[in-house]
Amino acid sequence: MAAPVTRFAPSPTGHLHIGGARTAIFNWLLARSQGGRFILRIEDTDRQRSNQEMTDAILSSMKWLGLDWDDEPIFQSERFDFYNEHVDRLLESGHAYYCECTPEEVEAMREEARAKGLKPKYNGRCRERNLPPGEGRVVRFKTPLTGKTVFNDMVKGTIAVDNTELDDMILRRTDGTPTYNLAVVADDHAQGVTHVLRGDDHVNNTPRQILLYQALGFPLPEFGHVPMILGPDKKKLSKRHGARSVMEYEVDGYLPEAVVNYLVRLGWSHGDQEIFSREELVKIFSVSNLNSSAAAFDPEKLNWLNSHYIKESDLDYLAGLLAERFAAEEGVGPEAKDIPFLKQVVPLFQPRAKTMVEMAEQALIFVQPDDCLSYDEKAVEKFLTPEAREHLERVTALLEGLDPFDQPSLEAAMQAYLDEYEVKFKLLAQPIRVALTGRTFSPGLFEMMQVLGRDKTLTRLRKALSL
RNA sequence: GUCCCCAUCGUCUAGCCUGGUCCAGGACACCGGCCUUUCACGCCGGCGACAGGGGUUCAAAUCCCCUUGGGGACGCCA
Repeated sequence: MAAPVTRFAPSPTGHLHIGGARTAIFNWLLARSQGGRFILRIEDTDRQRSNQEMTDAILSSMKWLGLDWDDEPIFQSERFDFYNEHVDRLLESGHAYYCECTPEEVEAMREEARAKGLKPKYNGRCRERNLPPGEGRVVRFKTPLTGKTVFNDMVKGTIAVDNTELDDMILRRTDGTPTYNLAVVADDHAQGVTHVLRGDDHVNNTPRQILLYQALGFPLPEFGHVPMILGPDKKKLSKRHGARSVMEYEVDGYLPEAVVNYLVRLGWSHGDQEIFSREELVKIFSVSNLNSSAAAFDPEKLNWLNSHYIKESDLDYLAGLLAERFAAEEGVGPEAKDIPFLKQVVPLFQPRAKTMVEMAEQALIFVQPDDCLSYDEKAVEKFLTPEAREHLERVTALLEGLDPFDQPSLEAAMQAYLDEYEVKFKLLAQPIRVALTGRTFSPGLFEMMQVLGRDKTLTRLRKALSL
């Protein structure tokens, strides 16, 4: 089999949504898994609703997801002449005709059909009138009146539609611009697209497009329609379901690896496997494992994957991301951009952060100047008791002379203290934690002390004692 | 309304094509336990589904039909 050519063809009327992202991923995977090509086409024929800003946003989301494309993206808005040549060919071959019906008249036809309990359609009034071109006239496709259009969908199997269900769609508007179905067919053919994998919402367009391919004498590509993504409530995904564009997931602290893994697993599977690296996906991806039923988006599972990738990712990567987060933070010390230091901090939070936002929030105490620490009042009241303070005083003194100031010796010193005073560590742990972080939950005490270093550790202990 | 598509634990899914190994497996979430200096992580265990009804068959989650439910489409949007 020849190497496949797939494409992703977003309309730049909004950000890249997770649904679109998943479609893009599948197309990318289909191409990359078979040494094919993956191309991008910006469907901006509707100039009113399209703009460059959105195009840039979509491309940057694609990059963030790690979906690289071949060639420069093409813009449909720059190819009107090309599409119109196709319309002219169809006109010449008798597959299309001019129609002078106004939108109002067509709407009346549809209303009439609806009233009879039929599918609302254009009734073909100008179909046989042989109208010449003229002001206010559109070009319509002469859809066959009989027969069925059948195709074998890569994910759904055989789909058949009676041609009578289709009406004579507009190919060229009164203003001379081409419509979606025509442009898609012209481009997919011209770009050599072999596999059209797209959202479910396009199944109904497929028979129309197949008819156009046939009328134009083009060979048919393979078609595949992936089900839509539903909200957690099984309803159509909408704003009230929270973040929906991949950009939002980026700002919310999700790793692209997690988003890709999650999305790919939504509607596609490989046995019981849940975790897939990009490289592995490229190796094992197959459209035959695509699911044909709609899937609900589950933020909890995304969170699980994200924390998994946070645990797995390497320190340089995470430290870099953390530095970026801190850069937007007020009142942080120079440590906030100190990558080697951050690389010591990150491991403490890898097992406890679900997102990078959480990690930045929890790790903040490491880059805040000692006097900027904010203490949880209730925690101070509850744990910095007179008795605890006595111990803290002595522990502070003990740590002053400790060398080396690392986890093993800190632990040993503490154990010695515990033995001497016959107290349980449980009694001291929370007071120390509150003194060091201002909070009641944090990573392990000794690992934190080691990362903080002697000076900061002592400063914070003393500060807490003075509260 | 008409047409198209879909239907396994709460959710994502395996199994379905090529019926028996499935009184249905995994994962997320949830619950319980263990670990433990807090919060987490981790480990162990538990709860939990073949939408309903008819067929076909010795045998159906798997094949067929109907019903119900859900989604999509029906634009001079894409």
